[in-house]
Formats: sequence, structure tokens, C-alpha cells
Amino acid sequence: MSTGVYTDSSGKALTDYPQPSLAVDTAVLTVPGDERRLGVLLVRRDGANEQVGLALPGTFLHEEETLAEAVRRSLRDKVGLPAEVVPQQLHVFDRPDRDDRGWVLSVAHVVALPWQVVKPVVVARPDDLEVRPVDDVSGLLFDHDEIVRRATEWLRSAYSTQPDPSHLLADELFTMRRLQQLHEAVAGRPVSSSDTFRRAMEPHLVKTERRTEGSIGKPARLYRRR
Amino acid sequence: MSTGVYTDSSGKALTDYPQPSLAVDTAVLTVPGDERRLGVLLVRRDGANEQVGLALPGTFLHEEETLAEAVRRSLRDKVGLPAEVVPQQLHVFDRPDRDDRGWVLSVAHVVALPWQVVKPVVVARPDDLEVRPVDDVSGLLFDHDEIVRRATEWLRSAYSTQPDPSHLLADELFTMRRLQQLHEAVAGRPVSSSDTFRRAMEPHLVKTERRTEGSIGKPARLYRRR
DNA sequence: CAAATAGTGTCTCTTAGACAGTATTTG
DNA sequence: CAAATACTGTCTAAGAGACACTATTTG
Repeated sequence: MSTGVYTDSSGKALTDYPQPSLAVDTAVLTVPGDERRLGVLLVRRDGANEQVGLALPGTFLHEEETLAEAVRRSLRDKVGLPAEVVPQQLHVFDRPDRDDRGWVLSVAHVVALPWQVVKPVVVARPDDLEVRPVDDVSGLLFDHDEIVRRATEWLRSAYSTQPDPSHLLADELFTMRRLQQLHEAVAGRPVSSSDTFRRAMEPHLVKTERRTEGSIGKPARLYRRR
Repeated sequence: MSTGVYTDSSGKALTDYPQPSLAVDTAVLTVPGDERRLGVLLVRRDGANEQVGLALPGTFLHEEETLAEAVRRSLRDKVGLPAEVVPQQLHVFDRPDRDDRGWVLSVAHVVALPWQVVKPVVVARPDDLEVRPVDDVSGLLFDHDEIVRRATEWLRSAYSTQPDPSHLLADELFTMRRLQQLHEAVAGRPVSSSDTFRRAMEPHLVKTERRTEGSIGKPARLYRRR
């Protein structure tokens, strides 16, 4: 690590420059089982020094920690989510006045989790936590509306070419219809055509010989991830 | 700005947490007029406190400055480039040991500039500055190889659907062939087919009635940006 | 006129989209 | 058997890619 003061090209020591605080804020996306829409997890902030209102879960970066670790820590400590998540970096928000408590930059992240994982934490703390459809989100604290917008765009783009890249479908086996419904929930609109959807997804999946049982109508073929 | 100490959820004041220094590093991409390959601008670092070797131009974030402003300042002060550039954020590099001078996070940026703009500064300071083909870059300081890789990927992706989105072609009028040669330089390989290239680009351009003059072969139609 | 480059016409193959018609289940 | 859902086959339109052929210049 640093063994002494070093200077930049203007001869100023690094520590002479006030540096910003660095935060991470994370859009946790999920599709609630009942509703067929993509949702984002929000936390109510009303601590003594915090601004009051809804926001994304976040925290300040701790010493020697990576951004991904800070994201995992914030999701574990503030929400109660498991620590195995792999967050995706989105963008650094750097407006000097974005946080009126001080000079705080935020590295926005996104992670998508199955409803089975998110539901228990929301049920456990209904006064603190809430899942809201991404297309209805507005009025969040700081610039978190914009983070949700970017996170949504990122996930929708990822789902446009690959079958469930974020494993929102927790089941090992699933029908083409179930996959399509998930993709429609993520996209926020019906797929252009079932035919095209099937043709686009089949090459990326393993076609099993198993079928659904007990459902109404002709039993559907079950697929597996490749 | 901050009116007093505030605390996080564990009751610790923000200033109790050591915070990292925040740097910006920028991949300046260009296509040298003679060579038909995409290049990146490198600076030789050999100051007293700096590591010795080739790296991207960068700087530390100053107080109340945005990241884009820091990028412009670093390009102006360390390279001599004009200040009107619009940098694109790529990724935050956060390995705690990525800079052995201390805990430094870097927000990597990319910007593409016409050779007419880059050439003068390289010619003026041949011992400090160098443009090297992106596909030949390796052994840069810190994790700058990775930044160049990401910057290249970003630019190539941008050029795959739009005609010269970064205005690397400084001329107002240009032939389809010239545009294609630029795109081939950026992509690092020939376009799959001139026919397809023309068909993909024409809708995004204005077809003028002017033609090239004095060139060998049939004079080519000139196009303009929309 | 030969060489060089630009531009057009058109054929084939693939894919998207639409949709009719068949298959297999539940109740 | 009616209703519901799954699946197949096939037609059409649009686009990608290939390429022959025509056009217009220089030397």
C-alpha cells in the first residue's frame, strides 16, 4: 500500500484534494409471482440523518472493499438478501449536488433475483421494504429514478436475445410458455410473436422429452438451460 | 453542501471511513490518416512519483468537479487536446491493489476524435505521446490494457449500426467508400459486404448530388450526415 | 483503349411474421 | 364432446449476401 505522500503533476499531494464519498446503490429487480410485471425493491429511508422517502438500498464503500462487496454487504445488512448475488455495474452518478448531505458519488448497480428469494424479505419487513413495478417508479430520493430507468433498460436488453440470462426462473425445467411469460414481464409488453420467440430461444435451450403433467390443455414440452 | 457530520446505519460518521481516491482514465481513440487501423493515445509516465511506463491520460477528481470535467481537464492539461470533447463512461475499476501507490479507484472513459485533432498534439510532443493500434496494446500500467479493450469494444459496437457516430470523419461530405474504410479501420476487419454496408448506412445519410472530382475511376457520390 | 473505381439489377437463401390446421389433454 | 392449450406446416415479405453487368472517369 501507500508508503508515503505522492504528488500529482501540479506538485500537490493527493491528500490535499478533498475526495468525494463513494456510495453504491443497487436496483434489485424481480418479477413477483402474482403480478406479471418487472418490479424493483425499494427501502423506506427515515433514519435520523437520512432523507425521508423511498430509495434503492445502498451504502458507503468501506476500506479495502470492492464495489461488488459493498453491494453484497448493503443487500445483506439493509435488506436481508443472500450474499451470493453478482451485481452488474451500471453508471457512476456524479452531479455534485445530487446528495445534499455532502459530496457523494454513487456507483449504480443492478441485480436480478427470483421472486422466491425476494418475497421472504419483503414479507418479513412490510413497513421497510416494498416491490414496485419499474414502469410506475417515480419520486425516489436522490437520482434513484434514473438508476431504476437504466437498470430496467439493461435487463430488458439482456433478455432480448438470451433465455432468462439472470435466472429469474428458479425452476430447472420450464415450458416455452412460462419462459415467454417471464420475458413479457421483463419487457413490459407482449413478445412480438410466439413463433419468433420460440425460434430465437430454442437454440439456446436443451429440449427434454419430459412434459408438464396435470395442466389443462395439451401437455407442454419441458426445456432446460444449456 | 454538508452542514454537519452525519452517520450511517451503524452510527459511524461518514468521515470515520477512509475513502478511496477517485481517478479518471481515458482511452482517446482515433484513426491515423496513414494507417487504416484504430489507435489509442498513450502517454509516457515517468515523473518522480509516477510509475514509469505507458498509460492512458488520467487525473484525480478535484473538488466539486464532475467526472466529465475531470476527463476534459486531464486531456487539456496532460495532452493538449481541445476541451469540447464528450467523454463516455465505461466502467469503474476497483481492485484494491490496482494502484500500488494507494487505494485508488478509476472511472474509465472513452472518447473518439478525428486524426486531424489528435495528430498535432502527438507531433508536438513525440517523446511523451504515442498512438498505438488498439489491437497491439499490451503491458500498459495499472489495468489500462483492460480499459483499452473495453473502449475498443464500445466503439466497435457503436459503429456496427450507425454511420460514424463519433464524427471521426471530420469532412462534411464523404463518399460511401471513405465511410466504409473508416468503419473497417474501427472494426479492425473488412465489412462483411459492401452491398450490405451501403444498404445499412444509406437510410441514415443524406444523398447529395455532388460527386468527387479529380479522383481516378468513376466519380463517387458524396453523402452528408443527417 | 485499358485500368480503375462507382453504381445498378437481380437472383438465392435465410429469417420474421402470420396463421391455418392438427394434437392432446381436462372436465 | 367442448374447451383449452401445445405444436406443426407453410405461405409471404423483407433482408443479407453474392455477383454479373453497366457507367464514368484517368492516363
